[in-house]
Amino acid sequence: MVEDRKLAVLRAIVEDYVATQEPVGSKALVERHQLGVSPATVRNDMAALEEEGLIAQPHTSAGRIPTDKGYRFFVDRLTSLKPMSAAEKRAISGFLEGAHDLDDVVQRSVRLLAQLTQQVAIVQYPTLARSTVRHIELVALSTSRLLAVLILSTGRVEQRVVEVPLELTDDLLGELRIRTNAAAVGERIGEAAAALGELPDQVAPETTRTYAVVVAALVEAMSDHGSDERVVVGGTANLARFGDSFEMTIKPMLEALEEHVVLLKLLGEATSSSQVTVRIGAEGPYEPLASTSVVATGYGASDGALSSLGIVGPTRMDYPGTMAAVRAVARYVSTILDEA
Amino acid sequence: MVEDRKLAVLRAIVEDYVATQEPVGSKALVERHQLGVSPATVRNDMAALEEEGLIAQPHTSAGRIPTDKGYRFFVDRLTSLKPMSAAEKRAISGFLEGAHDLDDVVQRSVRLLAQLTQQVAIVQYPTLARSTVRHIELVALSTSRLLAVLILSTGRVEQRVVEVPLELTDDLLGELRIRTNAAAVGERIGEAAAALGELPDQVAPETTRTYAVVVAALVEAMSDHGSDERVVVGGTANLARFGDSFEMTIKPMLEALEEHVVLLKLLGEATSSSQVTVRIGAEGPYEPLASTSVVATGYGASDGALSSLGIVGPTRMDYPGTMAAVRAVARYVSTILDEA
DNA sequence: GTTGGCACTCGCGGTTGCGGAGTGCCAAGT
DNA sequence: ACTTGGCACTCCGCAACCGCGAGTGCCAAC
Repeated sequence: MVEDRKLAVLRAIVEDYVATQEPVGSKALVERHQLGVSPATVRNDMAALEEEGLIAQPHTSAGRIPTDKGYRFFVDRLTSLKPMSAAEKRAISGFLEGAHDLDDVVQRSVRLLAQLTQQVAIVQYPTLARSTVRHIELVALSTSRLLAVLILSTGRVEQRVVEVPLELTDDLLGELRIRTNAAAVGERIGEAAAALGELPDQVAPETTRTYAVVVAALVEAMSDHGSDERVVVGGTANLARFGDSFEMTIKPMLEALEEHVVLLKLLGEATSSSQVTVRIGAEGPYEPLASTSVVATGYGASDGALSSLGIVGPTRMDYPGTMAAVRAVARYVSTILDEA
Repeated sequence: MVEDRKLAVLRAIVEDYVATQEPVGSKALVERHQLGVSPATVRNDMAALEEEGLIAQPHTSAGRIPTDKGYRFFVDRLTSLKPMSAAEKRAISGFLEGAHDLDDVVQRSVRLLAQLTQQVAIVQYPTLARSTVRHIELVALSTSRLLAVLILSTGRVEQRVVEVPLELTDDLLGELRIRTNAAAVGERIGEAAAALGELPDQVAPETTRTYAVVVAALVEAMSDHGSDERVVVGGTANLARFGDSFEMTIKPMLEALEEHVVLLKLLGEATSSSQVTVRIGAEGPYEPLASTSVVATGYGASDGALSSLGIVGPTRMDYPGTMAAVRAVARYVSTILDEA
C-alpha cells in the first residue's frame, strides 16, 4: 500500500532525525531502514509528505526534517508507548522507595524523571483542593503570639505566625485548639475554610477577635498555597545536551523555568487527564517556547487526579520513550501517595 | 607616584573589562579614564602589571584582561563596598516584608538576590544546629500509625510518619506527647536528641518499643535535614546574560547547580563569617567552575551565624556592586529571622 | 507505480587576503 | 628617571571565494 509506505517513511524520518539531529536524505533512509524500495521512490514519497506539511527541508537540497505537524502525526498515529523494562521499573520504585516526606517524594520524582528522560523535569506539588485537613496545631510563642500549624492529608504542612489581641492563656489556647480542630479536621479545605469562618461568631464576644485572626491565618494558609500552586524543576543540566541554538531554545527555556506561573500553565492542560499529553512546538500558549515540546500527565492518589508532572525539551525528542517514562513515573508516584 | 598609577591602571582595566567584556587596550584606557598620561606610558605600566601576573593578553597584540590574581588584588585592595542607595534599601525591605513562612523568606531572598545582582543566587536554609525545639506534635493517623511533627525555632517544620507496634490509645498518645515535649522543647536539637534518646528507658517496659520508634523518627528528622542542609537556587535565567562560552561556563554551572552538595561546599567557607567572602576562579574546590566566582556571606539571627547565601557568576563581574548587594540582603534576611 | 539517470542547487568547510587594533621597543624630550 | 611620539610588527576577525558533496526534482523507461 502506498499510503502505508509514506507513513513508514515519515516514521523513519522522525526516528532518524531524533537520533542524529541532522536532516535525513532519501539515500540514508533506505540504507538504515529496510523499506525495500529505491531512493527515488522514497523521494517521491517525501515530496508528497512535504506537500502535506509533515516534513520540510531547511534549505533547498538538504535532507528533510519533521515539522511540528509531522511530530504531531507521529505521536498521534505512529507510535505506542514502549513499556518500561523490568530493570527500569525496579530502578523507578527503588528510587522512590526511601522517601519519607512529601517534599522528599516530589524532590525524588523530579530527579528521577530528569534522569530517565534526559530532559528538564517539572513536578507540580499535589494540589490542595482535594486534600483534607488532618490536624491543626497551635503553639504559644509568647503571651501575644502563636504559631498556627496546618497539617493536610497529602502530608503538606503550612504554618503561620499570628499576633493575637488577647493575652494567651493555656485555657484559651486549648479552647482554640479544640474548636478549630473540631471544625476543620477531616474536611476538604474548601469546607474546612467555610466551617472555620463561622467559628468567631459562635464564641464568647470577648474572644471573637482572637478567633478571627487565628481563623484568618488558617484560611489564608489553605487558600494561599492551595491555589498558587508550587512546582519543582530539575535536570536543568540536561539543557546542555540539547545542542540546540542557545538563543532560540536554551535562553527562553531558562527564563520560563524561573517563571513558575508559566510552568503551571504548561502543565495545566495535563492536570485533569491521566493520559500522557503532548504539546508540540508552537501549539502551546507561550511563544518563547515555540521550539520546545512538553510531555505531561496528571498524577495523584486514586481519588482523582490531583496534580501534574512532565518534562519539557526540544521538539526533536524521543517521544515514545519520554512518554513512557513520564507515564511510569506518574503511576509510581501516585501509588506512593496512595500509601501515605 | 608610579606605583599608584599602576594600581589605577589595574582598576581601570578591571572596570572597563567588566563593563565591556572585551580586552582593553592602552588607547581606550586613557580615553575613558582621566589618567593624565599618554597611551605609551600606560603600556609600560601594563607590561609591568603583566610581569606581576595581574593581567594577561588573550593573544599577542590584543588588549589586556585581568587574571584571577588581578581580580583578587582588585577585590582586596582597590575596592570598598558601595553602599546601597535609599531606593535599593526600600526595594529590599519591601520585597522581603510580606513573607509569612520560612520557605517564603528563603524563596524571596533568592529572587531578590538574583534580581539585584543579575547573577545566579544561592540561599542555604538556616542551619538547624543552633535552633531549638519549639514544639512536638503527634497526630494519630490510624490505630497503628502516627504523624510526628517537629517544629523548630527557626520556623522550620519536619514531619515523619511512624508505624508503632502498640495500639495507639488517646492516653498513650497524650503521654507520648507530654513526655517528648517535656524532654525536648526549648533545647537545641543536639541536646534534644540526647534527651529524647533516654526516654524509652524511663517508661513502662511494654511501651518502650513504641517510644523507641517515635523517638527514632524525631531524632532522624532532627539530624537528617539538619546536617544534610538544603539550598535553593534562583536566577538561572541570568546565565543567559553571561555571554560566556557555553561549554566553559554555562554547562558546568548548570551541572553544579543541580548538585546541591557542591553548592553547599561553595557556600561553606562563608557560613562562619559575617564578612562577605569572595572566591575567584580556580581558588575554589570545584574545578569545573574554575572560570566563575562566588560571592557569599553568612547570615542568620543575632545569636550567631546560622547559614549562608551568595551568588555565583563569571569571574568578570561587578564585584563592588555584587558584594554590597549580597551583604545587604544577608543583613535584611537576618533581621527578618530575628523577628520571627 | 517504481526505478535509474542526470542536471542542478546550495550549504559547509577550508583558504586567502586585507584592515585595524594593539603591542614592544627605541630614541628623543623633560 | 620618567614620559612620550613614532614605527614596525603581529595577529585576530571578517568577508569573500571556491570546490565538494549530499541531496533534490524531473524525466524517460520499465
